[in-house]
Amino acid sequence: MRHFPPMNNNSPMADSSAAAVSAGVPTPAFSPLYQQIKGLILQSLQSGEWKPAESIPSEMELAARYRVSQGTVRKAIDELASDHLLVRRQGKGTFVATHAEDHVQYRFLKLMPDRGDLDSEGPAQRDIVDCKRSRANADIARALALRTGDAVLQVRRVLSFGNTPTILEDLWLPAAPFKGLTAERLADYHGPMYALFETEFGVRMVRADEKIRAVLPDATQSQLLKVSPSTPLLSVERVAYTYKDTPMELRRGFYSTENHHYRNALS
Amino acid sequence: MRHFPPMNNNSPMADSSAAAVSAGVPTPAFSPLYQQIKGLILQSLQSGEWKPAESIPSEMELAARYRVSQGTVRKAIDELASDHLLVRRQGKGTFVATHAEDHVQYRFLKLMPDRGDLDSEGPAQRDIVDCKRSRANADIARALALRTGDAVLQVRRVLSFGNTPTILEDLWLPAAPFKGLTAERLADYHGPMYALFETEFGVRMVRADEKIRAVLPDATQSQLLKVSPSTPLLSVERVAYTYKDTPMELRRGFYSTENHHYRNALS
DNA sequence: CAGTGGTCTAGACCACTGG
DNA sequence: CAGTGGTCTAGACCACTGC
Repeated sequence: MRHFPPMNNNSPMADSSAAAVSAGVPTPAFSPLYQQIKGLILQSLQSGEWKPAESIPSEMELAARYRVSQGTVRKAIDELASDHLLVRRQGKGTFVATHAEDHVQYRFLKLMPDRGDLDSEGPAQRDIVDCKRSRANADIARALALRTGDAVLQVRRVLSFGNTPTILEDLWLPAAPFKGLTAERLADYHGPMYALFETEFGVRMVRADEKIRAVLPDATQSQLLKVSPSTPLLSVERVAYTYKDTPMELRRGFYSTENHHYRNALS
Repeated sequence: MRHFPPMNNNSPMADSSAAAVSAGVPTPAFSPLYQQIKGLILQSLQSGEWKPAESIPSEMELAARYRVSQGTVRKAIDELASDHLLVRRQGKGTFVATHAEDHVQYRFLKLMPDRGDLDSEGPAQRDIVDCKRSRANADIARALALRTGDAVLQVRRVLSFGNTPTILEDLWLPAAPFKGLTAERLADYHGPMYALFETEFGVRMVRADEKIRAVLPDATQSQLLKVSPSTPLLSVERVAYTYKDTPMELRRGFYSTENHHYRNALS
């Protein structure tokens, strides 16, 4: 079970004494031990050895498993926790992060009511407008790292808060990992879509990039959101990634900002 | 120079043996040593003991000064660095972060060209349209933690990239800290405004909150940005804060998203 | 009470920078 | 080469959770 450092001279412990300058080549890149441990933990997350919401082994156990000190696995876990891949809970353990938790329900949704917060508007109402198989055009394919013409699932839905339709979203998903996803399945599920992806398809969204623009709705869009065609909307194009930076979803959202705004913290 | 922990029983070192349960009151709140050190460093930053772009004392020196181990000040500095208040540079030292650096010029500006990056469009052109003294109305006063009627500076400017006007901004600044700021001063300065605030007024912007909406421009706005009145714009309302969460600027920006988008990373 | 994560220390060695 | 931040270890003790 002992891991070995890549191609550089930074192995720890007993073997750290003599190994230094071996080949004459310039040492390629320095990768500290805790980064390697981080990689190993990441692999276990990816492979499903530890599932969302489950606890992972204690720091002591992991230290023994990887033959490093507790401090080293601690630093690895620290980084994974600040990436929101793990969640530490003092006295209880370290857990695999999940989208299926009340207090982080809307982690990727930055829309906020102008007064109060999303919870104060009651549970979001999610209406599936459409869900069909189709083929990726050039744009979709590029975003999802597929080839043009590859099978994708296309979903359209409307999110309403307090009975006011607020978000219209078009989603594209690679068909393969989401085999079996149907309109019924989606309509029957009341909760965050990313939570369903985790439990039903083992796909965990880890990070996302959004590009935001101001646009005018087309006829269909203004109808679905019940706004006039001259009401500008926020266009939010999101690519969401699983582990290893694999794109797994393209989402084009249209947000009504009559009573809401997109909130962003800069630091 | 020795600091003492707040009202709780967590002093380190020699005195950590017997101090535990003293008064019968429930221990108020636990504040680890490194957090206290962080607070002390923050104070020195605030007071101007170490100025932007300068280096702060080495970890060893700080450890001696605060009578704690190097590891403890390290953890304090780590947090300040991840808050972007300090910048660590291996082999050189730890420096006070600044907005006047090439590679972080646009740290708070999330607008990106649809192709390429901001640098590829050449230097931003900043045109001051207006700069005048006025009085805060209720909205402005609330945002800046002032009283209605307090003196404020009001600035209007246009940012152009590659000769295309792209951003129209209205700024409100509390008059007191920015005494002496004039249209000329602004027009003569070519560089990030927050850099000027640092060097000329000792005001360092540390974080900001933005609220984004889609809006239609009024006549003046469409004229200044050279877009038609039916072209939707991104409305970006920012409150920027110095140390201690003191609001120091309210900024209302109108971004043309014809060839640019607001980029945001979710994680 | 045992087990978990959280803090703190002390000391060794490594990688990087600049004179 | 000395000085800086960066890594790693080992061990002690603290705070929190749940049985």
